[in-house]
Amino acid sequence: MLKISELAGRIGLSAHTIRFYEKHGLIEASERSESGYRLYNAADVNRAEFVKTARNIGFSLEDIAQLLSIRLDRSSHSCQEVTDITRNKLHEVNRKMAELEAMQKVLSRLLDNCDGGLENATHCSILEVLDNGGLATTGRVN
Amino acid sequence: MLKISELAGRIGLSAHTIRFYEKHGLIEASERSESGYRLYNAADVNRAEFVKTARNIGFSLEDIAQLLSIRLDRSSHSCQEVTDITRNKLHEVNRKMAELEAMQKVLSRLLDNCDGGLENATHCSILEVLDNGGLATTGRVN
DNA sequence: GTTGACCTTAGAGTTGTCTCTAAGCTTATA
DNA sequence: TATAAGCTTAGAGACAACTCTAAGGTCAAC
Ligand SMILES: [Zn+2]
Ligand SMILES: [Zn+2]
Ligand SMILES: [Zn+2]
Ligand SMILES: [Zn+2]
Repeated sequence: MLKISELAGRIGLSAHTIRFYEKHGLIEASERSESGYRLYNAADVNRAEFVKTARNIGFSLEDIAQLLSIRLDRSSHSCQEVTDITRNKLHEVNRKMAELEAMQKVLSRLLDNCDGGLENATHCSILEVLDNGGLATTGRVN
Repeated sequence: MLKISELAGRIGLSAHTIRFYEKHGLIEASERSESGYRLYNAADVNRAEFVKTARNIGFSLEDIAQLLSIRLDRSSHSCQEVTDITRNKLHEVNRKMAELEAMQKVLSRLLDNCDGGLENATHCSILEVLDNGGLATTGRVN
């Protein structure tokens, strides 16, 4: 039976975070000591590790709550439910990647066009682009 | 001279958001009507458009505040200051992209390994991975 | 028997970017 | 002149995922 900071050290989360996860139903201590300390048994530790792994992958706490409820009673849930959660997450990741890629392109082009020198910014091409509503889609750099 | 909702319609932000930006020093109305309505002149509109363009690109409001202070007095700032802000943003974007790419890979591999069928999740490979601390780095899919 | 590390709780604060509400004044239209 | 649309303010609320605080109880070591 581990105390909270032992669990924390083991899975790499702070005790604060573990209590926070408990409040949100993700982690639980199946026992308490006489003085009220949380005590985690092997199953609790496994569950906490599941949560940590899922969080590392990038699942939201709400996703994790759903995955846990499936894990708790695998036989009354389908693989499809699991893949739905996973696929939704993948789509979300893909959307964000597309956004970031667009930003990356624009930022790179802005940097290509400004020398970044110490002279004053009176004719800075980056400021000009921002003043003119963005990169022209016609006309290209280089 | 535009009123706030006219400016809002013109640049594609809500009046709420414009007031919020004003509170944070990004947009300003250089005049007020007798009754206290905000009135935006051409320079105010240009500034608001600058803000909108920068936000579209993905700059944070704090970045934009810095860019604005350079824009306000270009001759006492250097191109380098502008490229520093831009480069920092690009690095941040690159970091986030790398994180998302890692997530993308893991999620894709999880989906490759589970058929997503309607049978029950007793032996679901995704849950197994989460139970076992993540994808093994040795051993590969396919 | 006292220090100091660890535990408890409820609840507030953080970050960033809005988003909305309430209560009341102004302006335009019919 | 009545009604509706639009404007004002201060301030609250939303979201995710923590992060920390206060005020106090517990436990091991010296
Ligand atoms: Zn299956
Ligand atoms: Zn420049
Ligand atoms: Zn330059
Ligand atoms: Zn499965």
